[in-house]
Amino acid sequence: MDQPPSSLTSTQLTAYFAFTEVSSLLRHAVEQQLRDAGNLSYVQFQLLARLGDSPDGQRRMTDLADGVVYSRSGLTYQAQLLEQRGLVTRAPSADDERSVVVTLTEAGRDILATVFPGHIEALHHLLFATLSDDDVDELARILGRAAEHLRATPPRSAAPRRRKTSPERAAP
Amino acid sequence: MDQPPSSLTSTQLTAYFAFTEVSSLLRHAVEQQLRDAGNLSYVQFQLLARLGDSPDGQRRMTDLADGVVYSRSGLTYQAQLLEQRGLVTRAPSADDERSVVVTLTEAGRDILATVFPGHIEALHHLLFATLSDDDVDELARILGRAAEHLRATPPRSAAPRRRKTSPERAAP
DNA sequence: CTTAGTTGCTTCGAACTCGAAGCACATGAC
DNA sequence: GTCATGTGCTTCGAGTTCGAAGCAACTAAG
Repeated sequence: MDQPPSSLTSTQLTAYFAFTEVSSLLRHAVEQQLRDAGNLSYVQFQLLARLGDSPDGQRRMTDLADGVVYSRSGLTYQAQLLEQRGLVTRAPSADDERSVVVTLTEAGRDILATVFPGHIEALHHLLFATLSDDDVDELARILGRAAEHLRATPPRSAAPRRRKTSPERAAP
Repeated sequence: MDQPPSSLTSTQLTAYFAFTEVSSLLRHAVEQQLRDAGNLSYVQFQLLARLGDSPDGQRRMTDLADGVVYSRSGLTYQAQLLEQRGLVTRAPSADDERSVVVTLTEAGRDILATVFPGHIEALHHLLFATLSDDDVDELARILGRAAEHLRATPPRSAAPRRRKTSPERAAP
């Protein structure tokens, strides 16, 4: 293996701190814009956006939760709120009675359409304004790789729920 | 100014999504490590780390809050928890009776020392394992610039607390 | 078919977070 | 000095978050 990494290089530290700082500040700013523009929390926006991304505007709860890195119970709560506001509907899946399929409503699409331009603009102002095209390329490349790695890396030593039968199974 | 940015390039979108995903996943993973290693939340660790960074192990509440992009009231709460655990002390500042100076205790330093190696290692595994030195350089450079920009950019149209002396209200 | 184990979601309780309001000290104008 | 205002922090209430436990439906094994 590599040498035991008991410390980080100065550049790595810089990168890490910058990352966390950008993450926090960007999130705060975006959150405020979403609140102002459509009275949506960041999570709610992410959920709606993810639904809007789907060709039929539908997703299962679990897929939504995984997509936004969110707890199941937290998603249940937010889905209730969105349903109360009429932005989504929830119904058991036909295939699997356990599953709940969340569907974007017209009102949901409207809100999304209302909020999106401001969201884009905020991103421009806050993040991309100071970055060159090359920078963005680099970011996309580097973070894309990191994301892929993180997705593949089990959260910790123990997986939350494991198959027990077959020794190995290809990802569904 | 520029043309109104009503959309993002495909690469920008990729970069943004990758960024948010890395941010979420990394944070979750790190949070778990900190919880396991020292029963610390991410915020608590950040606060202790920030105190540890200070030459005398002291910081004012407000500076701490700003440093970690956190609400004042939230910081009061966390500082209480840390104080109860004996990891920090709080005392009014001599200079300014309003200020509260938070000081890292020996126990606080111990916890930091306990948790740090695992934290570093987690970062290696999760983030830096797949990145080349050049990648890290690029990240540090790009995100450093972005962070600087974000720090300088007012959160949104309104500043939290405005001077009132000047007759004109600042532009909304 | 029956049983056991798995998976999808919700409920519940506890913990955390924020903003608004409040309190106390500080600072400047007069 | 007094008064008005700004600043640092805490308290309070409401809303949000999570994990554990619980329920219902699917699936595999016998």
